[in-house]
Amino acid sequence: MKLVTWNINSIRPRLHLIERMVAAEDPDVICLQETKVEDGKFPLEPLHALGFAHIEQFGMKAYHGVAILSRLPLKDHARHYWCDIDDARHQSVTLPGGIELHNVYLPSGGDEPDPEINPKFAHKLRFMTEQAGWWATQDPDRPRILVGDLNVAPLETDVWSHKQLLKVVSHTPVEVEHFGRMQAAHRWVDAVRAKIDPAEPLFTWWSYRARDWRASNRGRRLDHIWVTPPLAPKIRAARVAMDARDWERASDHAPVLVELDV
DNA sequence: ATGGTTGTTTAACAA
Repeated sequence: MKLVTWNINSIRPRLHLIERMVAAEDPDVICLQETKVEDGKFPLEPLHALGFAHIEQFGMKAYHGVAILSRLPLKDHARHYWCDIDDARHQSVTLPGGIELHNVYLPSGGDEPDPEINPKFAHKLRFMTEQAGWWATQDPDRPRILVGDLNVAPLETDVWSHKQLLKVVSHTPVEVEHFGRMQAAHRWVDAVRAKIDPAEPLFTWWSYRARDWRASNRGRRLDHIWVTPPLAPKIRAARVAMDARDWERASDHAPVLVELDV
């Protein structure tokens, strides 16, 4: 099974990107974040036409929104809510073989990395704390996958400059700590770093504001694929499809891919 | 220290 996660930064003006990625990669399952569209206005037909007969959407107007496009049948679609907020950041389905798939768009956290003065940063930390508590109650021996834009770059090699980003939201020690607790709570295995040496710099997001994103290469690894221990031996390959960052009207995030022997 | 770019929705706001 080939699975892609991609923050598409609004699905409606970027359908051509999904078409192009499907032509290049032929994935079985695509998990999207930041679809920025309410469910009634989601472009189902063009995505069905691409071969994704099974689509589960969880959107809202203008902000956030997640969706799962699949060639394989999906069961048990669930929408999950955190921090007592009625937004659209987390959905789950069950894939054939009983594999539970979670698609998450974690709050970005605003600019100021201080929960006392920045409610968005407080929300981000609380979201991870609540997730950690919930995952601790679930059985990690079940086959599960968690993907998404988690808006945290945990390793020093997940950012272009560890030193220069220590006080920048996405790489602060307090975020990395919360992120680590969420990961440890369910013994999640980082499927991408299982295949790509953690010593090697690896990014999935580059700001639109750079004149030349590739030349400056000031990236961060914000998009992740995690699996529970039963699936860890089944990771065949993992990769960031960086070339998509150069496509016309690109998202600021690149697709992240994993191939699992399931 | 500041500004740089996108999308959504229409003057900001979020990222």
